[in-house]
Parts: sequence; structure tokens; C-alpha cells
Amino acid sequence: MGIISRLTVRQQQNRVREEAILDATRAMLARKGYDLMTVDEVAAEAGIAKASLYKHFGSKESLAAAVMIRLLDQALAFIDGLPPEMPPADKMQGLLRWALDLRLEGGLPLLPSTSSTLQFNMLSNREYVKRILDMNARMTTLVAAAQAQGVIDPELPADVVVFALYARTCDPAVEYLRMTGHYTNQQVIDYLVRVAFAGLRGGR
Amino acid sequence: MGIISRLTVRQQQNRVREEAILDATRAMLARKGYDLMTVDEVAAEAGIAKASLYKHFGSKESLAAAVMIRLLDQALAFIDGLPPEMPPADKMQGLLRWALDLRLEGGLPLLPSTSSTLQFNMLSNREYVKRILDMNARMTTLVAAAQAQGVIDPELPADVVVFALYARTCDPAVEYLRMTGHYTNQQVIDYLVRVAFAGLRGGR
DNA sequence: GTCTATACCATGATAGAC
DNA sequence: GTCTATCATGGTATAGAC
Repeated sequence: MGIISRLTVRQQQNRVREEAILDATRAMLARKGYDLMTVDEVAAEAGIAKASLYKHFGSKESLAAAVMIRLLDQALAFIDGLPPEMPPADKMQGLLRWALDLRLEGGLPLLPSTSSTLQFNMLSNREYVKRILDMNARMTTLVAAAQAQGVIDPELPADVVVFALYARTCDPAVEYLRMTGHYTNQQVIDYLVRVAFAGLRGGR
Repeated sequence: MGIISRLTVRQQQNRVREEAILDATRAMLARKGYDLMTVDEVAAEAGIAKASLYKHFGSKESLAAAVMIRLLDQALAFIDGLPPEMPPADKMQGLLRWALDLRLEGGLPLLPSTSSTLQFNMLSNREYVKRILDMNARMTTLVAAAQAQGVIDPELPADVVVFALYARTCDPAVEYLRMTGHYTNQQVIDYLVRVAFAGLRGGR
């Protein structure tokens, strides 16, 4: 019994430490991207030594993968937490807002796009791909429902809509607008969401 | 006279060689981004030795800067080459199409966004900043004219429109859609342009 | 047993000798 | 113009301290 509780305590400490490491990694990934992020920095930010970090995560890649997986889990939880009666288009908008919020707080690494050594390798990570497919399935369903209601352009293929929505999540216009200093974070988000759904032409 | 013509020939050779170097750099920048691009690769692709490349361009940074400047010059020339009677919104759309076309041919490096060591330093490059400001001025004028005609949402601040348009230029949805293999390049561009101007909601 | 300090090794940007 | 050296960086492995 004594042994069991000691193990549990140690496991909890481990959990806490790993969460701290993942938080530091997420911030670094968001700020510099995978290739520019160094394990040294992450370790420093997490307040531990580099080699200690390697005890928890065997490589830089597995570190990044863990962060991405955790993020996707949070996004999936966000969607599943929305009230079932909420209109599908509002759910889509809610997810975009959630992502942009996270991003403006420095917490959203750009999804592995081109020009990252990471992207390719992630596609062979079961846990990651599993969640990506999961997310895609949910989004596709949402989009179809929204299109049926006519509140999303029914002439657009579903994957075009889904990918366009993902893309808005890492829209560089966020940084541009923030740099001007003209707008609050909330205004930036509002404009971005508005342009995403109503386009530059606006109207209705 | 003989000396003069020999110099001229040599200068022409230089010009040609430097154009080849810049083309190789542009392709590399488009494919891997600044940080992942190595001068070795560029030299190899240009068919010369690394050290020779350094005779032409003093550093990796000045190489990238030269590429960006040339690109901005091409973009400015594109805009200025459009017929004056063309409606401003069509000019905006034309520029977006031009950029996406270039990109799908592997020729458009993502503009220096976050997570690149380059971005910061470019802002202290006179020639680069000069052209950026030039471009912004032209775009702002175009947007104002289009808004006056009511074909771009008049409630959006001009800088929001301008930056949103820049952002579409490097929209990762391009890669996503291309990876699905469902669409031709032309279809990808059409959908992207449509979504940019009419939004996901579509309609009119 | 878990963390720290340090050693190792490859890569890639420059600089200098032919 | 090329070839070769230098130097810094950063991922990873090992060896000792509490």
C-alpha cells in the first residue's frame, strides 16, 4: 500500500512535469515553428535540463507530436462540448474563434504546413493521423449540415470548405493586423471571422 | 574598345549567372522556406560551387532579399500592366490569381511570416521595405476605389482587406487541396479566389 | 532512479588559399 | 571560378551527483 501510493505520487509528479514540458513546447512551437525551436530552449523554459527532457520524450519529434496530439484532443473536446442544438455553421464559427483566441494568446502552433521537416514524419504517426481523420470527419458532417441549411455555399465541395476553415486558423493576417497596433485582439478575431464567412465582398 | 566589349560580355555573363542563382533560390525558398534552405542546395541547383555563389551574393540573407525584391518588382509590374479601365476589384482578383498561379508552379516563396529568422532582418532592408510600402499604397488605393463602388465590403477597414488579400496568397489550403488530388490547379485557384471574395457563405 | 553537466557528432554558414 | 578549413549550432548519448 505504501509502495502503491509512492508510485502514484511519483507518477503524478511525472504527469505534472510532462505537462509543463508540453506547455513550454507549445509556446515555442507557436513562436518559432518546429525547425527553429531548439530543445535547449524548451528545457530552459520548462526549468529542467535538456537531458532530463530526453528522459520524458525520446526526441524532438515525439515532443512536437505530443503537443499536436494534445491540441487536437482539446479541439475535439471543444466541438463535442458545444450544445447539440447549436446550428452547424455556428459550431464552425465557434471552432475558428476558439483557435484564433488560442493563437492570439501564443498557444497555437501553426499546423504543420509545408516548409517544415516535421510534416512528413507526422503523417506516419498513428495517434496524430487518427485524430486528424476524426476531426475531418466531424467537420465534413458539420459542413454538409450547414450547406443543407443554405448558410454555407452549397456549391462548394465539402473539402474545400473544411480546408479553407483550417487555413483561416493559421491566417498570417492575424499577425499583420496585430502589428499595425490599430486593433484589439477581439477586433482582429471579429474581422477575420467575418471575412472568412462573408468574404471581402461582404453583403447579405 | 576591345576592353569595353569584353567587360560588357563578362557583365552579361554575370547577369545571366545571377539570374540562374536567383531562380534556384526562389524555387528552394518556395519549397522549404528560408530556414530550411541551404546555400549548398542552391549552389548545386544553380550548377556552381557554394563559394562561387558567395562571390555574387555576400550572404544567405542578401540572397533571399534579392529574390523577394525581384518578386515584388514583378508583382508591381503586373499591377501596373493592367488596363487602367479595369475595375479595381478585378485588379485585386487578378493579382491574387497571378500569385496563386506562380505558387502552384513552385515559384512563390511564402512571404516572410512568423517563424522565420529572416522576417525581422528584412525590415531593415531599404530596397525591400521601399517596395512593400509601394505595394501597400497601391493596394490601399485599389481597395478604397472598390469599396466606393460597393463591390468590396465598405465597412471593412482598408488594411484588413489588404492584409486578408496578402494572406490568401499564401493560404495553406492550396497545398491541402492539391494533396487530395481531386482538383486541377485551375480549380484550386478558382475555389480559393471565390472563397476569398464571396466567403464560405457564398451567395449574392 | 531521476536530474545535471558534459562530451560527441553532423550540418551548414562563412573565409581564405589555389 | 573551385576546393578546403573554420566555427557555431543543435540533436543526441553518456557519466556522474543527489
